[in-house]
Amino acid sequence: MSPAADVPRSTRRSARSAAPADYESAVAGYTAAGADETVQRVVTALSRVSKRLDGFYRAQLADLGLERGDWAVLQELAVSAPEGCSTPSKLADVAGVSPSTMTHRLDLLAQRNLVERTVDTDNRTRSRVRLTRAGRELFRRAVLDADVAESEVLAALDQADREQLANLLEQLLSAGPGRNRRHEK
Amino acid sequence: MSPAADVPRSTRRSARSAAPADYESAVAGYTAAGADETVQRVVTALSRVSKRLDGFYRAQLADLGLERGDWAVLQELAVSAPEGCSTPSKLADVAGVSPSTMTHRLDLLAQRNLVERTVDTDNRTRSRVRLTRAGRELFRRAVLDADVAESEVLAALDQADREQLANLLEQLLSAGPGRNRRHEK
DNA sequence: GATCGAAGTTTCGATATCGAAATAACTGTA
DNA sequence: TACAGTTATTTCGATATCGAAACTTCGATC
Repeated sequence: MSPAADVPRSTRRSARSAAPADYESAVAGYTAAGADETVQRVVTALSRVSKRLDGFYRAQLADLGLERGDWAVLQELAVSAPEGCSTPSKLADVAGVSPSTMTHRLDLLAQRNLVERTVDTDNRTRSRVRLTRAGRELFRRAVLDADVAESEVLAALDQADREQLANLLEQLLSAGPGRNRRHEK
Repeated sequence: MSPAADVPRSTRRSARSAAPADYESAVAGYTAAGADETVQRVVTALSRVSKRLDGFYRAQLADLGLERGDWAVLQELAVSAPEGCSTPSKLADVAGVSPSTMTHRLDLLAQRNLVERTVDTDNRTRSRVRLTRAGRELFRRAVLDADVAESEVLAALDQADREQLANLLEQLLSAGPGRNRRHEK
């Protein structure tokens, strides 16, 4: 049988030698400086894959006239906000930018009629931000476009591998009570 | 082969339900918009872990008077450049910023005596950039600090899981010939 | 050798972002 | 009601980043 006979999942070491040369040397550089090798492999690979994803997103979103930052806002409003509403400070937190930046960003998005701001009648200190119909529509199109890019990035893994990868990453997420030092800024 | 019998590594579904609520709703939001669920689980979890790592890095590096962008430069110079040298355009590419931004950044780093620029005698169009002794020293300290933060993020996984995770991510890296659309901006 | 096009870097004007201060509104206490 | 403290948002000045244009050098062709 071929070497892979009993390892159909391909989570074999074979992958290592196939990694790009600059990746290898990067890991080597870190370990040479005194870091743990496995840790470095994980975080280096993780950040590189993430970077590649970002690149794809940027390209895809650019076609829709959106930038990375705008996307973070639409994303949050469409996905995690209850009733499709959120506030400037929460959005800033999620997007990882300062509140003042979010103010500016929302100004621009409102100009483009993608979001709308209303004062919260319960607490007039607060602003309620939500997607307009046009904003929701744009989000939907962006998700579908992004799904294509994402699938492309994940093309190397079969369904079982993907689930395994998802499980491992979710373990990291759920175990991380350290949270993101404030709003991570 | 009972469901869990041969999977002692905890790469089981159990992890899913433990994931943060906002993560769950984010994934749900994407799939509701028409995206593939497993793909969304992977990319969402991936980007969140990556974001958390970034937060830790920022905090750690701040103690050394470095920002994320400066770190990218030191990193590249210390790690992947042959002979510890590189060029402004290559650095800009790796750091994901424009050449003009890199010019500015290198100005600041040079002021702080962390890098030095010399004209390439072979091709005088080109600049050669490399770390000073102080820069190398700072890199070393930063790597050791970062290793602590990284280990913290990975604390939820045992050694075997980490290797598995590294292998999966490396497969993605090595299979991605799509490259980053130009210098990805 | 002189000239043209290509490549690498830097300069320049416009915009996004930040942190700090200012503003507005709510909460609790007298 | 008035006042102090807290929270949410916006304004403001300074800095980082970008894209386009300018500048310098290299390589090729004549």
